[in-house]
Amino acid sequence: MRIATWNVNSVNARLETVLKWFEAAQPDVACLQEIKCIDEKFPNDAFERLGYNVVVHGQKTYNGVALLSKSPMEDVRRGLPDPGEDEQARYLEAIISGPTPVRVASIYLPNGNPVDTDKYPYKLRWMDRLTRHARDLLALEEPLVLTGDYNVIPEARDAAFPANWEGDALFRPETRQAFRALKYLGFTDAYLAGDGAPEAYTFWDYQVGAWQRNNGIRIDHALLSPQAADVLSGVSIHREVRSWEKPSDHVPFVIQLDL
DNA sequence: ATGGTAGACCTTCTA
Repeated sequence: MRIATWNVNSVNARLETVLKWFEAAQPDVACLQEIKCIDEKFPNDAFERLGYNVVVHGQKTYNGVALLSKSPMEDVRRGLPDPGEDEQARYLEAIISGPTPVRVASIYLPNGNPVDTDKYPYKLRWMDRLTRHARDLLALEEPLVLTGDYNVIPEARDAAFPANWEGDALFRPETRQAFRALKYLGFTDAYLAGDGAPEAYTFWDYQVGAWQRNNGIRIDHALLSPQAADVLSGVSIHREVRSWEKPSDHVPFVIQLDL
């Protein structure tokens, strides 16, 4: 089973490109982020024609996440527990049915910039809520994949020019510490387990020729429970998609589980 | 050098 994550930066503005990739890559499950539309404006028909079931947690203008799966989905959760005043659509979880069910979450973790505004504490609180929920899910001892745009550069090796990111919300010590706190609950970083080659970025900014200079960062991740890590058989970053016409600033990241 | 690009949507916010 191949499970993909992709921040598409507007599913409707990018639909032609997104469908082109789906037809070529044929993921069994896909987690999309930044769909930038409400549920009613998600292009369900286009994905259903490709054989996918569709679950959407959308929002007007900003954010929004979706799950696409060739097999039916159950136990859908929209949003993290303890939302409080949080109305941003950044978390969507479901069980992918099959001989061995796997629980998959599509995550769009807050960016957090600028760090001297309430956006940064919001990011850290959101990470804390994710970590508490992840702890509960791990206790179920089932195959679990938490994947998406984490907006976290875990280590200096995950940026082409790490010095450029000093002080940025994606690379601040508190951010990296919070990511480690999540991971060290017992997760495996699928990319590091499956390949681990440096200069394996998933995001290149639209600005100042970041793609042309390979000024990238690795911020799209898949964290696996032990039951998922045991069956991990491959990972791939679809880097070439960044060179297509009208690209997202992120590229798809795909993991393969032998389920 | 505080720039540059992209998307939603209505003038500016987010990334």
